[in-house]
Amino acid sequence: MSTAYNPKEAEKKWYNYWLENGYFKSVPDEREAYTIVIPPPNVTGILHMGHMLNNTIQDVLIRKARLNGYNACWVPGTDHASIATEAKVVAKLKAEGKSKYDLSREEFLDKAWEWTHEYGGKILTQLQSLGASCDWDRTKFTLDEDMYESVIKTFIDLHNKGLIYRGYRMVNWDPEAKTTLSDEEVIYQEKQAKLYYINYKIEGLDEQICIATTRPETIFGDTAICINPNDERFTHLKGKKAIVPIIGRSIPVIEDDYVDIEFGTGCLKITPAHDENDKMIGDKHHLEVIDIFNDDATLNKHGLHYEGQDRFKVRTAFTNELKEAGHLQKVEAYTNKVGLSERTKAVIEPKLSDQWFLKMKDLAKPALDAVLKSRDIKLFPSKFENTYKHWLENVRDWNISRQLWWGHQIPAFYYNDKKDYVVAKTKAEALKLAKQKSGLDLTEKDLVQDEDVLDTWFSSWLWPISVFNGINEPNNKEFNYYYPTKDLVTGPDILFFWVARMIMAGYEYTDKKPFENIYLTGLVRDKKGQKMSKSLGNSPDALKLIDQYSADGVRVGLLLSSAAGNDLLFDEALCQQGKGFGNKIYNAFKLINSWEINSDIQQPEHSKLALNWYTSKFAESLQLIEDHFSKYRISDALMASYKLVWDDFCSWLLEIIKPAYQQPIDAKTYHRIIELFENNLKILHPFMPFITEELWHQIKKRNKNEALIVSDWPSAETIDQDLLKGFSFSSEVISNIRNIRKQKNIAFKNPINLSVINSEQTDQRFDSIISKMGNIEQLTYVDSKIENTISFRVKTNEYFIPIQGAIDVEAERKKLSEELNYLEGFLKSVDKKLSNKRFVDNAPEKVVAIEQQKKADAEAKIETVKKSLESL
RNA sequence: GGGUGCGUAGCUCAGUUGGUUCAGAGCAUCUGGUUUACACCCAGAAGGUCAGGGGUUCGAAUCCCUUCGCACCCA
Repeated sequence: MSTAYNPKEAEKKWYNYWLENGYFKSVPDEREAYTIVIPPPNVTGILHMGHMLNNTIQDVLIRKARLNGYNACWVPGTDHASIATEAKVVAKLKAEGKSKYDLSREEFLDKAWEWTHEYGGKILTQLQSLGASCDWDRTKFTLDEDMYESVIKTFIDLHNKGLIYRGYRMVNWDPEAKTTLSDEEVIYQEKQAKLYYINYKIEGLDEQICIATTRPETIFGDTAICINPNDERFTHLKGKKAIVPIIGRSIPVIEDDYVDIEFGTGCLKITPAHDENDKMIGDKHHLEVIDIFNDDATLNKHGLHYEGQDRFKVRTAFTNELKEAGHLQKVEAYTNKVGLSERTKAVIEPKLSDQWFLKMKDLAKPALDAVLKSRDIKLFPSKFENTYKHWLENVRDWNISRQLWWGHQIPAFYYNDKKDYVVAKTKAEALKLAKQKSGLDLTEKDLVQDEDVLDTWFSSWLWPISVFNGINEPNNKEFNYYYPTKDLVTGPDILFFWVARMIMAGYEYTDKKPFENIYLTGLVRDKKGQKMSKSLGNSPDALKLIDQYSADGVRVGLLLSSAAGNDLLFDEALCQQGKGFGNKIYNAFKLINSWEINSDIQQPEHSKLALNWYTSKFAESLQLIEDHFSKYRISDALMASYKLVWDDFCSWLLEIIKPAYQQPIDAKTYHRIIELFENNLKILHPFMPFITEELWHQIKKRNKNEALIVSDWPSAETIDQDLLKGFSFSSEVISNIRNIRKQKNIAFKNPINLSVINSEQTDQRFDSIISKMGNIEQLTYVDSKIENTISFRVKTNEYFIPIQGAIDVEAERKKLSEELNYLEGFLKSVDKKLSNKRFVDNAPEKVVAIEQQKKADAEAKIETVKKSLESL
């Protein structure tokens, strides 16, 4: 075996081995199912740090479940990402000098599919290099035929239930992508802007009224001036009319206490078509609505001589015109927040348009109850419950339509000059319905399907159901077997628009929760605390990382500092640590493997004892690890395994049983250490699947039914507490010996003698271990202090190591005095507690007993130290 | 502006019901060590006003109030 582990070869080899033998594959059987559905990454996406973290956690959970004997099923897939994909295709067309509108819808969709097949889904292959044990035969895509059908069916159903309606609403319009965005797809950014003060003439009076606005170009759409009814400055203007400058239109002065008297001039221009609040006031006062923009945010005919020009150009030009005409009073610097499209970065234009909405209130209730009342669904960490609650209690209707082509086309068919519509799966069905509804003699030609598609989330909210075809065939065998799923692993940033909605869909369509536990990972940030993103360019290349540190190493590195829900400041050093751990495990095996076995030699006492100790230690750690897993404390589970293997197994156990250089090992010890090592591999497998499988097969040749990935999780053995206590006492003794060796420059290879006053009556079996680990030639039990020695104490036991040459009595005295000082101070604080009547009366018995024990221990130890001091 | 969360060692973070082992872990640092499985190593050490202030309690990193700082979500 070589000195260092070579992961590259092993990782490729074992992933293929797992694939070939179908270990990832799941078919329903008599075992209990353990299902995880992947949060479908964007089909256009490539693997980044967030995916790596998220999918590593899922793989850990699914591999552990597999070892625990569940029928583990991890369903992979991607979503079609309407906006992102369409943007890519549009960009590609643009590069070819074409526009989307040069193509028919069908032609465009062909291009999009072409694009998807060529570039899409790469991320799934990338997940394989991470070791993801998904059942790849189940890979789903939100535009697969059955998935498509599920979405359409759901739309029709919700429409028939009256939950989907059509509304003329203010939406976030992305003028570049020419589509509506959800609130979640808009990023607000602070921008340096200007506040323009503009005068409007009052009709019939020789007076002007001044308004402040950040958007003078919207003046073309003004339909009122609003004042606060309590504002005495403007009382005389009630019922008057104002003249819109340049345009010359006459608009009413209205009153509404929405207006903040303090802000700006206390006067507001109302542009209902282009501002949400203005729309609200407009509705209240029955104002006219004038839309001044085209779809690309150039001005339309209402913009008069600016028709066809961009909104920002018009802002400048129109301001100049106002200035020249004497309407502009002043301009002030002003910081405000501007909404930008997450995808195109274009400034969002609030726009009124026809959209489809889903009523959320009734759907939200069961979702709220499931998490907060019945606790059917658990959130890890639970701190997100507040956020979840807040959002669902203040939920707004969901705008589910998008002005795009790539996606599920809304199954609404218009007729009668678009004045009426019916909702149906096919045009034929729609025709039937339309005829019934209208009584008209229509043909298919009279029907026009809605151009828009549904929000991508409207397909992914069905994901846990639809991947098992549970919408189309609610009683199919697979769906009944795998659903509800077990865990969902995702980021808190999509708690609302994905997780909560899946829960709603779950209860609406299956009467069941879609999953039991939600594990929310943190965001991956760089060392500076910035979120890792493509746009910042601070995300390391995922595949390069794997190449450099091995998949196992990267998995460990990511998990080491990723407590659930807490952001993870990513540092490559963590991957190095992960890789180093792999190397450690490899070398542990290399050592064991190098031993020559001799069945004639007796098992040494220290080996027997140490093996028994590790068995108990393992059982104890296993319990701890299980506890961490049960609370989704994955990084703690890993750290517990890490310490067990590195510290307890390698640093203690192997060092104890290691035969002298080039000496053989007894067969009994050898066979037991192999068993124990195999158990280590089992608990490490979920975290580091590759190296563990590799070593598992190096231990001995195994057939395909004996692979580690499908072996059994170690079962709990009894923990011998006395053994653990005795060992930890002994390790303290060994530590002290090492300290003294270091202080006195006694190299480890030089044996020394040790004498002990065994006041604690410790188990003498451990002497063999102390002797081996301390390189003690002679261990003697004595009754009193030995001259010319240096001493140390563990509890009330006193140990003496003879030293050549003069003993520094002063130094020894100083050391003892310091110990005494500390102990007396400690005793004093314990005494103080115990003499406090209120403590003794109020504290639980157990706590008081502990304090009494501390007192007794301290007193005994003080006696020992005092005696030593006297004898000096 | 409204909401939520956070502040513990140089760094990243645990600390579960207020009570033992409560002030911890890993990394980094420092000291010593290598013909020996691993320098991707071994052994050891140092490092803290638990953000500041106040309160409740026999007892507070933990509960309450407040100030400061940070992050996220919503408008």
